[in-house]
Amino acid sequence: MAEARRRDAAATRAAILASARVGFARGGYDGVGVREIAEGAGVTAMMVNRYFGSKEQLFAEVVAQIMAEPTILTRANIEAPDFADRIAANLVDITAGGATPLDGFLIMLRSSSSDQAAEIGRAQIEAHYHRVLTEALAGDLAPQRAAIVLALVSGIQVMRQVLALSALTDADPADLRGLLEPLFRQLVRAP
Amino acid sequence: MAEARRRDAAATRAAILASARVGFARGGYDGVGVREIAEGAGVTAMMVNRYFGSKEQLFAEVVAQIMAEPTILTRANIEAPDFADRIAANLVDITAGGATPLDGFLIMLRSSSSDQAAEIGRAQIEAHYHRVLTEALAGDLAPQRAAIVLALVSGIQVMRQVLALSALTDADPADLRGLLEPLFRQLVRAP
DNA sequence: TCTCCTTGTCTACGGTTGTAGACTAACGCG
DNA sequence: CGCGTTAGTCTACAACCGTAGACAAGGAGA
Repeated sequence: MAEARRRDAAATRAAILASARVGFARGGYDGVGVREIAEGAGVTAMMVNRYFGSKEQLFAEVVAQIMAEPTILTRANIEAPDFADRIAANLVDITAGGATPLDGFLIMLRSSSSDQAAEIGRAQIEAHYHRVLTEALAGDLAPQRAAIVLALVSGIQVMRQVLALSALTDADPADLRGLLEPLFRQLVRAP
Repeated sequence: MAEARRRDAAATRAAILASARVGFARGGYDGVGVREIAEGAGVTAMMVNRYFGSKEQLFAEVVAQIMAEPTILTRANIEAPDFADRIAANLVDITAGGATPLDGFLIMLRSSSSDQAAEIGRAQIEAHYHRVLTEALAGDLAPQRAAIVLALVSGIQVMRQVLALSALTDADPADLRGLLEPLFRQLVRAP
């Protein structure tokens, strides 16, 4: 951040968006102020409102951007025969699979305390994550199985990144994959 | 709240604690102010600091109180042969099992945005939930299996109570138990 | 070179936050 | 009955929040 950029609207807008994403991911909607976001982008707080109207609209744009990024929960991935392996690997090594991890979850969890922010992402999670997963899983109780898959994914992420449980952060990735794969395999298969 | 109570230190303290618990559970550490907490207890904001020193110490006390309550994660429950059934039932019907649900999780997740609050509950979760579960599970990779159990439990709770995923809130409890039980059974059994 | 639109900053506002000190009123005890 | 301790309130402060308007400076076209 804070490069020597002057009078470049597109770059400034992008810088604000990037700084906001970092800030919201760390502290949620209420955990970061517009002044801090602006400082991270090398501009003044007023620029945030100039470019995005308000903090709330900026948050909505950040969430929409994150949700639109490719995740492990794509149709092709889900329907692949080794989906359980892939998602387990992605959880253990969040950079695996060439997909952004489900950052949307963390931001939403951390922002769920503010009513304005909660509803913004709730619909997005349901639309982008749960719906596509439900359709791909098919079979009996597909919505419920999809929800449990999401619960497991978000739960692991929370334990690793929010609570930093050493049992997960310091464990042998192969061991973790060995524990997670059977769980996902069971959920992918219709009962 | 707001009963006709006057000059009763113990009752006032308890009322503040109860109001704080409700507030923190709904909005997390930053989601509720001391004035709002005090109003819920029928007193002035200053009483919070008088009785608890600061908002942060009040939060610590609330978290400690919640963590000390009996949950489904007791040694007796975990070592019972039907632990998987019990925890699945407890997740589906959070009043089942005569145990307070893991409210501590929700409060911590919603409060994880504030640094001060995060560390307070992190240690408590590790001590009260993860440690006892690890000891009871025994066998290979017990800490990892315990962490995944916690991840699943917290994930389900998040999906139900924070994101209010209709697939979980409106589903037939028997169906959910049928999906969850095999997962927990697999985790309880040492690999 | 002059001009005008865009990009950015500065100052400031009303509101809310957690906290502090001074003050009032009720209760128990002699 | 009087008095000291204690539960409680009131006012206020300093800091921060999101937002607004006025103003300065850069850059491109005439």
